Amino acid sequence: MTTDFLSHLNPSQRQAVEHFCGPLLVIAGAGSGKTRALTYRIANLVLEHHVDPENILAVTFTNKAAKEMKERIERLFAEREAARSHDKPLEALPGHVQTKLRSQVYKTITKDLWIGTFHALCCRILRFDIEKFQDERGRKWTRAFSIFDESDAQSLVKDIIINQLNLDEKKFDPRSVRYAISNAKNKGLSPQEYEKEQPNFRGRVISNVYSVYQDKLAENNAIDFDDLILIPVQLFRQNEQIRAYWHKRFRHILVDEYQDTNRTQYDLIQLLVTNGESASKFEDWNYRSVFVVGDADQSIYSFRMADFTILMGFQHDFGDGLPDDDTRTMVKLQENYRSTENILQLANELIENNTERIDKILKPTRGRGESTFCYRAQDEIDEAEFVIQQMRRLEQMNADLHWGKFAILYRTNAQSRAFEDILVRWGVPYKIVGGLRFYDRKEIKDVLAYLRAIVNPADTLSLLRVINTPRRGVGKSTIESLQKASIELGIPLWEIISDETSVKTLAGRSAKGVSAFAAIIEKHREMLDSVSASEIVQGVLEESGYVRDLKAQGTDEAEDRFQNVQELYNAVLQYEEENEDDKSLVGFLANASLASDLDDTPEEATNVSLMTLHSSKGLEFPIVFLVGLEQGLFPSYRSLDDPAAIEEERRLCYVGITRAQERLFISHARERRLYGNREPASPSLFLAEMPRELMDTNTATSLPSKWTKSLAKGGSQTRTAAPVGAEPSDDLDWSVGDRVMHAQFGVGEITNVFGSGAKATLAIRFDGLPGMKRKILPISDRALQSID
DNA sequence: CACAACACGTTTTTT
DNA sequence: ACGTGTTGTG
Repeated sequence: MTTDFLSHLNPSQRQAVEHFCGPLLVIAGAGSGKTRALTYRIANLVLEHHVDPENILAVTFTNKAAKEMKERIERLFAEREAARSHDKPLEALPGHVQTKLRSQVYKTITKDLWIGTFHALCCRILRFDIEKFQDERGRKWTRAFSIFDESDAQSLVKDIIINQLNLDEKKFDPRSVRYAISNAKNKGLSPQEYEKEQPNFRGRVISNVYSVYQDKLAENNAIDFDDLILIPVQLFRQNEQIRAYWHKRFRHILVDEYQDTNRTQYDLIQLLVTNGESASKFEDWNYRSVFVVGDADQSIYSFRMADFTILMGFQHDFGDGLPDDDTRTMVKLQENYRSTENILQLANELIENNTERIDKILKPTRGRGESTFCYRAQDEIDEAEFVIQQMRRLEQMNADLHWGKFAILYRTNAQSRAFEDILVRWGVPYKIVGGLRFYDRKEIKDVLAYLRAIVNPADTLSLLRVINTPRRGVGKSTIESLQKASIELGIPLWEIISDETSVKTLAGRSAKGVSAFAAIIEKHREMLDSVSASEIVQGVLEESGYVRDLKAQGTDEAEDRFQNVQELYNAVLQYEEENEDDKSLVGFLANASLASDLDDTPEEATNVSLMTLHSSKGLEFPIVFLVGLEQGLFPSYRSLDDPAAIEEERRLCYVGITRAQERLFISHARERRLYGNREPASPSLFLAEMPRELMDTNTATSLPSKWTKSLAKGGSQTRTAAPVGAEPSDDLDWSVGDRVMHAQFGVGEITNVFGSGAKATLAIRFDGLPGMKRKILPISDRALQSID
């Protein structure tokens, strides 16, 4: 039986899955079946090595990935169980038997596996142990802690800068200060340590804001997303018993998307694995493993402190550090099951231009496929028109294609506009993936604030958010006098609000409203231990008057909000169904704070997907349009002067290309509307790095006949390309195809011209440089001369 | 205390 | 261009 299920794997996958104890780094290329490796490995640990599911910890970065992993493991076990007890494949069994098998698998195996995001897992640990923690300044929290989201954190920092420390908002922009604090936390630095690292005025001030920020969090019995990881790390460092408990518990640790870990997350994993010993000295690998899966080439989140050098350092930290061919602690999954050979070759060649990476190529397992088509558009409207014509043409030509199989990927959200307009015009159904999140909506945050205030009396921020929502006649001045009393007496705001006499003396005419509000919170707080989450939510929605108020407004917008509140109630019900053992409001709130979004509705699977390249990671589509490949847009202008940033943009491009299964279209425009005005645009550096022979284009550098032929069927909407002579060559000394001589690099040919005028840059392929490598040089480079 | 005019910034985003 | 957040007025 066991051998049978391992036969679904290729040799390297099998090597990864069968690895039992010790460290292992799995370099998993795009589309190489890494989720398969992860899930089969967990199954193998349980079935073959009889590991207790309780001893397995699997960490992911998104809830979606965690959910998918859980489902696939459950199915794996259910399939095996079906074959064993019924001698049939799972799908061949009647529905109720399948359900029974699944619930049996859940009860005996998957329920005890810890599979989740770093944040969800740490949240679980903290619900056990946070009361045993005290930070370096003696701050403490209780298990009823609130989790402040990014906007809560933002407004807290802003309040500190303006009201507490009276700093100049211009000099200390709350957003960048908040970013600095978050970065400090992600590196595991306390305010004091941060100050040591930034020994200047700005560093001192930020350290101060950071310290007051932590005071405020503690006052509110709240922590932010960064603390969710950082506090367990600090707790494990200061408390040997707690550390030893979790170290003993999680004997087999798996980490997905390891290239996305930051320093603190790495520290957490290391503490759990080695029980605090240094990683390279740790030797007690009996019945213990750490198994990390990642791909440095898909690291696209350094702007939020992800550090792919952690992945590159795994061999040194935990592994044997031997060369790739001899090592027993690294496996590369390079067979790609997703894309055609043409697409893979393009991706491989592009990423070769990066210097910081682990050598790896994606090996094709499918046919050669069709060439990638690169379209040069006049502007963003023309680009959108090209995309829709191609989609319409392909959809008509192929019976098995429907709109759900197309994706349009762009660098910035603003680019979606032109595509949305045209999709609406042609009546093509589409969905925007990502974008505004459900739990970020005002009405949802309002309701959650009620719930948080009920669970956590110290959560003053939430209390203030809804004390006058809906209107209860509690105005700014009333709130101010209540807050002032709270500060002067040194007691939480809730103590004031819930005390009738205090309210009467402080709130004057508003006293009635304040007391009514306090009564609602109090009443539901008393119900916490005896009543399920949904009942409390229902009670709050009715008695707070929130729903009544929305309905009274009678606008379309209010109706929308009401629908969303209804959705939230549904989410509570769904939570209760999925968490039979913990139907509490506390459980739901943790879940809601850490959830990015509600699940897609299934009908949307038939829509064209529009999303940023970042959102596309982990997804795949038969047909992909990679749009806006223009210098300054993609790569972004913020990365142009930083080689490391350019490499990250290149990885982003690599991610985009490797989303495509069958066909890839790339496009760029000659001019584009940006912040209201038209701006000229030049082709992206990445286009110059893509091999010509793998692409068809509508530009004169390749055969135009090919292009006209392939578009002819699509109708007359597409414009003809301007002849190449119309390049802005009149104000340039150089144009594509010119032979040049460079003092340092020798003879070469110009392959691309970026920008125009004095600040233009040239891409030159020098004959003397190995591997068709190009150099990007400023047009002002004196060492460059023309040769004919 | 509410609404309207105005200034501002604008890569990517999960938890 | 456009949405957000802050200021000013009735």
